[in-house]
Amino acid sequence: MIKERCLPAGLNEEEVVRLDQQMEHRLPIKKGQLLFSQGQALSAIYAISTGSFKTRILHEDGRSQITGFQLSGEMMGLDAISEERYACDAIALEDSTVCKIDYDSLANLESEISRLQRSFNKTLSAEIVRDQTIMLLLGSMRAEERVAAFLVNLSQRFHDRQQSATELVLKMTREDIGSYLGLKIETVSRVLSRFAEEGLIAVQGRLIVITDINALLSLNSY
Amino acid sequence: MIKERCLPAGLNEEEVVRLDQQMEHRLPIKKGQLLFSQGQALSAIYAISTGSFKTRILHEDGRSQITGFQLSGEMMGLDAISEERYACDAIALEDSTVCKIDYDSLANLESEISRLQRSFNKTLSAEIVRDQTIMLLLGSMRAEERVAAFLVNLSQRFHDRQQSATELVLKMTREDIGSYLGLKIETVSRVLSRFAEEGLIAVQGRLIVITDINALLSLNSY
DNA sequence: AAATAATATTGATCTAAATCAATATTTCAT
DNA sequence: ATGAAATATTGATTTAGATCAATATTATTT
Repeated sequence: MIKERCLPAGLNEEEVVRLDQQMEHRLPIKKGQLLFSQGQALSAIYAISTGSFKTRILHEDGRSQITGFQLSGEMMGLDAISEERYACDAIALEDSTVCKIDYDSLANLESEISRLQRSFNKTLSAEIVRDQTIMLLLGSMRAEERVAAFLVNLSQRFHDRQQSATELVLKMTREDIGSYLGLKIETVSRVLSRFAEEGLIAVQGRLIVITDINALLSLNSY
Repeated sequence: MIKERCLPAGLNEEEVVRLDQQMEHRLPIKKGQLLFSQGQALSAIYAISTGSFKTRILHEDGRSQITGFQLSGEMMGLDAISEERYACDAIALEDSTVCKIDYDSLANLESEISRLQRSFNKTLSAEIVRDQTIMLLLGSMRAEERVAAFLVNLSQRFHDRQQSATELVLKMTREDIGSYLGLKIETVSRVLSRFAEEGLIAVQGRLIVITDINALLSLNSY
């Protein structure tokens, strides 16, 4: 029977039984083994029965960032719901066993889950993926890369909203940007000035004009 | 009518209409105004119609960390689902308007959402809260605070699993810990040695014995 | 059990970003 | 419009943590 902590409370007996039938129990995973890997199509969510795992994001340039350590009872693969592919690698830290919860059966269980709910799941999952990307940024990028990543990301999101992707009117202060990027305000200012000197952008207070997006892109890959 | 990007795709016309009835549209929020604040009971999820926001986590010691900037069409408050209270402050960066989506109506819409699904939502949301806590750690803590936070957190989670909260048998390498905490392996090692010197812990390779949990706690508040 | 590889510790030095400090610019309130 | 407050830039200096380097310890394989 499913262990109590495999899914949070809130289920009645019948639901537990039904859910239990969707699961493969005590699937053994050897130390060092990859449970799922970044980019792989979503097939299941996992709950750890025994043992422990690490989750890791790999960056194109080879850098990697540990995004979490998971212990027994905790779930892995939630970040895959958004794009229907895993956003990280999960690697066993010791010989472990997991419950494998088939995602489609879970999501369509008794047809109770509407498409609305499913889309809500995806929104939640996308937020997890986004946060993990920022963890990668905070954990392993240098100041210039962080600021470049910030500008590129904002440019993309402005573009998605039919706003100019090159003339960014920032609504946030340098202080906010610094706090977001894990940098001090002076460093943000200096990096922006340096980018301006090098002709990548033009800075007029909160208006930033991107003049060489490729140079910014080459500074990161976010 | 609800704007297309207020919720991700995947809804049919009827669902959009139903959802639309659960929402307060174009609620105006003045620049600098707090839409919701950390600790407040969850009442609604918000989607930005126009304008932009920042989300911020406040630490007990007064430090704060920007965890994101949200633009039109993006959602805020997802992190509140887990504990039914908002995990961050949301502050308007300019005069903005939001769609307010009543959480209870959303979650109970036509009784389609089972308690199972609701509990799944909470799991997803808890992951968001956890990631944001790590963002705070990576963005604003010094090496000693990070390592202390790591040990305290692990101790708590071991305790939750009926394992010793003081004798931690680490399954991860120093390299993993370093990557997780945004530190180099040498720094992790040095901080552990320093803690040992000061009598907070005893280190024997991957066995770490916590001898002064209060001192570790006072180094952070995670 | 010995050999090899992987991990971890410790020291010396360097450097990116923080801090301290002064001034400039923008924004807001009257 | 004017003054005050908030925000931003730039320079000089310091410092926490990175890097470089050597050795020690622990795991893994033969």
